[in-house]
Amino acid sequence: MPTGDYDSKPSWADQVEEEGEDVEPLSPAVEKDTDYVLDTPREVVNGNIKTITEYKLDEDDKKIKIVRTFKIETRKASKVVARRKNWKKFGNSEYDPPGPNVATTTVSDDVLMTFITNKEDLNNQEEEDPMNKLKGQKIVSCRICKGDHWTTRCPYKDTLGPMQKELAEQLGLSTADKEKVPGAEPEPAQAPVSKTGKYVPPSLRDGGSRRGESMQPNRRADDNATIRVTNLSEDTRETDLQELFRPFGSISRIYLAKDKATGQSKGFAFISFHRREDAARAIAGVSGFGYDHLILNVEWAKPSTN
DNA sequence: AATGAGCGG
Repeated sequence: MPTGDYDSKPSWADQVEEEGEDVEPLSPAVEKDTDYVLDTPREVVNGNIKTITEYKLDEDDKKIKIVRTFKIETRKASKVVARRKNWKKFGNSEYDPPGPNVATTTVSDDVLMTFITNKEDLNNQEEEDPMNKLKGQKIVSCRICKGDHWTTRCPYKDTLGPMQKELAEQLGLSTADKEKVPGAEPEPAQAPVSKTGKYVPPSLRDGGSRRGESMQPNRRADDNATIRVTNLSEDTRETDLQELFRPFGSISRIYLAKDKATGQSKGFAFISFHRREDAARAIAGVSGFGYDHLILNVEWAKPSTN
C-alpha cells in the first residue's frame, strides 16, 4: 500500500470524485457559449457509477450528446496490473530503484473501471460487423429460382412464377377447407371471385389457363427490343419519338432522358418495342436519319443498370 | 458525349 508523502499530489481517483462533487449545472450564460459546452466533458460520480457527459459536433455540424457510464470498482490488483508493475522505467524515473518515487509518482488503491455502455463504441462495432458479414454474400436471391437476381428479373418469371403462384393458391384453398368448421355459416350464394376471398388475377382464374387479355405482356421480363437513340435535339419530346418510331411497330415504352431538376432533355432516349424485329428495322431505318438539323444515331440499348 | 427510373427483400 502507499507509503510516503501524500501532500505532493492527490490521487487522480480522488480528483475525479472531487470534480464530480463540484459539478454544478451550467449557468444559462455559459450554456450559450458553444465552445465551452462542446469542449468540457462533465463527470459525475454517483456511488460507484461515474457518468461522463460531453457534447460534440457530428458530421452534419449538429450537436450530439455523448454519455459514457462507468462502474468504478476497487479490487485487489489483477494479473494485468501485476504485469504492468514489471514494466521498465523510463523518462525521469529511468534509473529509479524499484517501487514508486514520491517525487514523480502518486500511488493509490487500484481503481478498475469496468466498461458498461458506450454508445459511440457500440455504433462503431455495429458499423463494422455487418460489413464483414456481408463480404462474399449474395445481396439478392430470387424467390422463384433462388438465382442471384431480383424476382422481377427472373428469366423464369413468365413460366415458373405463375406455376408456383397457382400451386400456392391451391395449397391456400386446401388449408382453408381443413379449417372450415362443419355447420358454420354457409358461403354467400353469389359466385365469389375466389373461395378464400383473396384476389385472384385474371390470368389465374378458371384454372389459370387464361392469359391476361387487357394486360400487356410483361415487357420488362426480356427487354431485348429496346433501342437507344442519341443526338436528339433538345426540344425533341416523347410525342415526337412516338411519331418517329411508330411506323416500325408497336412501341411498349419511350424514355426520354431528362435532367431531373430542370427537365432539360439530355438528347438521348430509349424506345422499347414489343417485337425485336421491329426494333431492328427501326435501327436500320432511323440511324443516320436527319432530324431537326441533327443526324440521329440509333443502336441496340444495353440492359439498364439495376 | 451520352445506357433511364423504380420496384422490392
